[in-house]
Order: sequence, then structure tokens, then C-alpha cells
Amino acid sequence: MPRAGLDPPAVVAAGAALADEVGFANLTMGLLAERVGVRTPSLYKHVGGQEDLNRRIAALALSEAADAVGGAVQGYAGRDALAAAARAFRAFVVAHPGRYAATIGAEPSGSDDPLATAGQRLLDAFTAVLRGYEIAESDVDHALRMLRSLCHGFATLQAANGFQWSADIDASFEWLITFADRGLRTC
Amino acid sequence: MPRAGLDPPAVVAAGAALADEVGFANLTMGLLAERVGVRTPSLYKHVGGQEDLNRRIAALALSEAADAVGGAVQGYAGRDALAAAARAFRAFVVAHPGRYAATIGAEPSGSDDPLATAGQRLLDAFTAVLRGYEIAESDVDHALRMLRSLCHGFATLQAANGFQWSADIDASFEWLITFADRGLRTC
DNA sequence: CAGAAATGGTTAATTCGATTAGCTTTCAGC
DNA sequence: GCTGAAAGCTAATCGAATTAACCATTTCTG
Repeated sequence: MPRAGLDPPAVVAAGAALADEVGFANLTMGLLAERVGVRTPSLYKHVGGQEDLNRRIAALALSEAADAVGGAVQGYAGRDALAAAARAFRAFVVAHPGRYAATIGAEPSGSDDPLATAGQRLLDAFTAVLRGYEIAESDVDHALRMLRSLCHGFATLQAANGFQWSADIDASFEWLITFADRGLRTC
Repeated sequence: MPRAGLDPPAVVAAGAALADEVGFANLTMGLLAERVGVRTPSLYKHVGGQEDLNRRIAALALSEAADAVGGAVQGYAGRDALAAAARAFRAFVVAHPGRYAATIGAEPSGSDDPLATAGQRLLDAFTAVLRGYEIAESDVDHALRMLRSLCHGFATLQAANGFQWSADIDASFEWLITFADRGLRTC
């Protein structure tokens, strides 16, 4: 019996990819094992179980989202930065609905949890966007939560097909960016 | 063996209440059966299965949310209506996190699906709020999606304990209402 | 009021997925 | 070439959903 050459990162990456394909709710240990060419119990040599797998997928997703948003913002400020960040975030969620779904309801255990670290990096990326606006120190936290709620809400609603009626979703998102920009400039 | 006097609405209501108590992810057919004083298979006389139960709980949650938001808005207009709607919505989600979680990822099958009907009623309640603002006809859909994303995003992030740092969450929500109101008045 | 039909409940059995235990094989380092 | 840890495997356990088959209670009807 040949070795499959697995390690925890490989298993988590495969799990994330599989979640994107079949949906997070349909991600099963057996399906993942089949995908990586191994019997189900062997996965437990690399991850602690489904709970652990889910948390690791969530951490991976947040980390990738942070990279995407952070990278997109480089070199931009103000409205351009806001638009780049929002678009990058939404593009990530739409491209990777399965792994992003893993982040919903995943609570970090402590501040040294990779999940918390990755989440913080994503927050930092959005915080950088806010520096392009003249926002009172006391309002930064509020504005950050607003941005996060807006992006998270829009992306998850779209991913869940929550926008039933027909108006163009891309146009709505651009409208939303303009709305947020105008609001932030008049804080 | 005495009859338990169950019917589909009673089972769904009990399931929703149980989801609020133990969390939607921990809602199990066996737990629900125990709660209503019946053996597990008996539940299948009232609901089609877990999938069906989840959809019905979601429909109930959306319907209740629509009632809450619609009722809160009565007699108000403009900023007052917006604030009342947003607060009612968030209060509902915070008070009933389990049943609201059922609505995430629940897709209506057709337009006669009770889930779709309830969702539409909730949308209508928010649409009424927008009538208090002078918004171009072409922007109403966008504004509605913005409001929905904002409320849904904030509520789910809070329910998932997604706001890790310490600034007061209630204050952020009030700030967010003010932000949305100011933006909508300058559409 | 008898009795048939529908309704709501039961136990027993099946299936499926997660997880654990215990054994075996590969591989790195000596 | 040994040897121990790491990575697989099979077999077994467990819990939860679902189905099948059967029984009791209500309700409607003649």
C-alpha cells in the first residue's frame, strides 16, 4: 500500500476545495477521504475530526480572503480602495462559497487560534481602507463593523441565492459601494 | 398510549423554540421528539423529515420577523421608521438565533413556497421604510438590498459572536442606523 | 350505536456518517 | 539491515435519520 503523501495542510486544502464544489453542508469525511485517495479513518492522522477540519477550513478561508482584500487595496486610497476591497471580498466569497460558509459560526477559541489571527488580518485589511477617510477616532470601530456587515451580508445573501428578484446584482453592489463611500466621506 | 395532540404547526414551533435554546446546528430529530413527548419516528407523521422541518422553521422565522418589523414601523416614517425596523429586526435575531439560523441557506423552491411568501413579507416591510425617503425609482431595489445586507450582516455577525473586539455593539448598531439614514437622505 | 377509515403513535430494523481500536506497512536515521 | 515513529488499513462502535410494519384511538358514516 503506497503512501498518499498527505499532511494536514493538504487535507485542509482538499477539504476546502471539496466544500466549494459540493457545498459546505455536504462536505463529509468519507467524501474527502475518497477525494484524497485514502480510507476515511486515515484522515484522523492529519486532522482531529470534522469539527477540527471545519475550523481549519474556516481559518484558511479567512486567511485567503485577507490576502485577496489586502492585495487588492495596495496602491489605492479613498473610494478606489474601498471599491477594490469590497469587490475583492465579494469575488472571493462567490468563487469560494463552500470554504467561506465554514467561517460562519466558527468561533475562535483563544487569541492565539489561527482562526482569530486570520480574522484579524481580514479586519486589518478593511481598517486600512478606512484610513483613506477622515473618520473620528471614536467612529473607526463603528465604521469597520458597518463595512464588515455590509460586505458579509451582501456576499452571504448572494451566495445563498437570497436576492430573489431580478434587478442586476452587480449593479446593486456597485451602488452599495458608492453609498458607503459617500457616507464615509461625510462622517 | 395517549395521544400527544401534535400537529405540524406545533412540531415546527417546538423545533424553532428548541433551535433557539440549543442552537440550530444541535437541533436533532431525537431531541425534538423528546421535547414534545413522543418517539422519534412519530415526528414523521407531521413533517417530512429534517430537511422539511428546517424549511418550515425558516419560514416561521421569516414570517415572525416580518411581523416584528412590520409592526415596529407602524406610525413612523423616515429615520424613525428606519430605526424602528432595524432595531426590531436585530432584536428578533438576537432573541431567536436558532430559528433565524435556519433561514440562512434555505432556498425557496417556488414562488408559492411559504418560505418565499414569508421572505417577501419581510422585504415588503423594509420596502415600506424606504418610502419615507426620496429615492429614485431605479434605486429602490439597490437601496433595499443595501438595507437587507446591512441588517442581515450585522445580525448574523453578532449572533455568531463575530465582533471580537470590545467596542459596544449597541452603540455600533445605532451608529449604523444613523449612517444608513444619512445616506438614504442624500440619494 | 357499530364499524370502517383515517390519524397518530409504537417498536424494530436499516442505513449512513463519524469516530475509535488495534494491527501493518513504509520510511528516515542510525 | 534495525528500529521507532508516522501513515495506512480493517473491523467495530456509536449516534442520528429514516423506513417498515403494526396497533390504538378518534372520527365519520350508515
